[in-house]
Amino acid sequence: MSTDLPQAHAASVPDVFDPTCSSRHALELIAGKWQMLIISALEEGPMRNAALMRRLGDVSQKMLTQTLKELERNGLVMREDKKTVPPHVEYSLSPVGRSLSETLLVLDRWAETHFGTLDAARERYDAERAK
Amino acid sequence: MSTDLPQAHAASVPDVFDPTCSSRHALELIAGKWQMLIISALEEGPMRNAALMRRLGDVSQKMLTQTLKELERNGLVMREDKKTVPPHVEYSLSPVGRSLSETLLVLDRWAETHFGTLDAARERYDAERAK
DNA sequence: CGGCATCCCCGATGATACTG
DNA sequence: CAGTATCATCGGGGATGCCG
Repeated sequence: MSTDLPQAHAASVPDVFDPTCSSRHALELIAGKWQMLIISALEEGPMRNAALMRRLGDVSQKMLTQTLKELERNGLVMREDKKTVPPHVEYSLSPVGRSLSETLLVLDRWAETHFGTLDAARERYDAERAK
Repeated sequence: MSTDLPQAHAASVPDVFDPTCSSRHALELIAGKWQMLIISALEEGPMRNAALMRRLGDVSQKMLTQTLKELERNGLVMREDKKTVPPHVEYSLSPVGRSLSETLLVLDRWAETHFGTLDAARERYDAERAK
């Protein structure tokens, strides 16, 4: 489905390195501090606001709401308000969101696997500049 | 999946959801606006400062230098100063950096594949709130 | 050419308190 | 419980000029 949007006219091939390409925007959408974690968390199943806060550990209510709203806006996250009293809102991944979460889980595992190497490199780097 | 107990004494298992775990730090290192693009670009081979600027399209000299320095500090990027006149500095991926770039390329491809879906969802979302 | 220093703006992030 | 409002802060990021 080739949308004839007013992109660059030679943008027949999507390229994240093209600043005018929407794919760049898509990448920046998940490039924040909480986006990847939220999506990874929701991969475990639908979650409520409080559950997400607990899962992420140190996210503020404001940032959680704000990021969720932006993810919902771009169709990655679905929000279901059960309209009960007290409120009950459930967040879950959309199909597109799920297609993304698979890759992000790989990223998570990369971080959990290699963080030691990074820590060591950082210490070495800092030590060399301290003297 | 131990979702029933907190990871108090189970700190032996790296978890990006644990704010005190270094893996979280590793994830945040690449969560910026330029990190993923820079690493993806360097996956194509060693590059000089000017070449990177051209490849990324709209990064400022300041942010490029700053991000490269942080990536080098954490051992993802290697910097080779040929110490010639005029200067010639080449950046390349370290082995760990290369292990990361593989996943990031998948992410790039995801963005290039699904950005249309995101654009459509965003338009729909905004239209619904405009009226 | 690569990159550091400086000034400056603004958005991202966050702590706190309040509301339906 | 979920979300908003407010205020304060921090750092991203651009512009410019200087240096080895």
